[in-house]
Amino acid sequence: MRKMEARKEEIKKGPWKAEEDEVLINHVKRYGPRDWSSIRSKGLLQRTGKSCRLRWVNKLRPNLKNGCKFSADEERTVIELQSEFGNKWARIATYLPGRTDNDVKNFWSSRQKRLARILHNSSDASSSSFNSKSSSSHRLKGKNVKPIRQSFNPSQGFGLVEEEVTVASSCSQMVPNSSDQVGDETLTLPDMGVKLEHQPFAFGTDLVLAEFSDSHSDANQQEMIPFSPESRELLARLDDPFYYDILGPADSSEPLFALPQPFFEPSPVPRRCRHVSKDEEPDVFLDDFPADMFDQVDPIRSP
DNA sequence: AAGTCGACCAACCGCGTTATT
DNA sequence: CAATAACGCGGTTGGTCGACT
Repeated sequence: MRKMEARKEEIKKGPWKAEEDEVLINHVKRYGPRDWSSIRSKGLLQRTGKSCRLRWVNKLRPNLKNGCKFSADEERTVIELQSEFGNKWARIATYLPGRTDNDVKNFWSSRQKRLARILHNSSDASSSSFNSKSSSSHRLKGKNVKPIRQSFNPSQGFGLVEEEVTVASSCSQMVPNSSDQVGDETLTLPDMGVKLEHQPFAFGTDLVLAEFSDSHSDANQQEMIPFSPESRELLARLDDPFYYDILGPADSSEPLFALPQPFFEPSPVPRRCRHVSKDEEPDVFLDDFPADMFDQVDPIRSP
């Protein structure tokens, strides 16, 4: 028992030091990126093989874009691929030179949070009477953010429920002839009495989707949504769980759109280019909201 | 100047898959 | 063929930094 505890203590965790990195790099130089467990068994490092591998893959591997903000193109690519593959970050990362699955994952979740916050703020402004609990008294505070769910109440339209938010990302400018691909099918909200979480879609801007449960399904829902017919149709299409079945099988080897090819030999990039000014790297994710996307939302008033 | 908040990122954990014995 | 080890992936957590008040 004591022996086991001692062994446990031997395992180092936490941030890596430069010396450890050096040892790891030397090991990879000598044996290649494998046999991670042997690093510890040889006494080179007090790290688990798992930890070593992760360090190599995420930080030490050559040609990583460490610290570089995602470009608009990369963002679009992630959106596209996420819609096609779902949360298969490792797979998505293969299409993004110099990006790791962790990068993509972090980028995506950060994005989702941002959207959730925007939605939350907007909804707070517009639905204070519907759910006063989630307005001023419920500020989003860093890690204690309580995600929200937009639920649909047939009599009141969208309202806030303190649960999860299903946020979708989209890129309208990236949908090549989406109407062609979908044909004339106009999927309306009443068609979808389904849970929408984990139903990815990709159409340019970020659209916030209400998560409908079976219990909320209602034939009159469509009339209740305060979006323009155009936005409503877009939402409906995006929400449809079989939308991509219409376009093609999700696991089809044929990409839905002209996606970049997987990239296995990333080109060299500057090592650290964090904190890019907003002028250089504009946030693209809001640019293409349908004009009325937040029409039902009162503008946020400055204090 | 200090405090708060949001964004970002590194690293860990759990679990599933694959390879080896 | 089963058991075990190694590896890989996705989800989550916690720390740090910069912007803002």
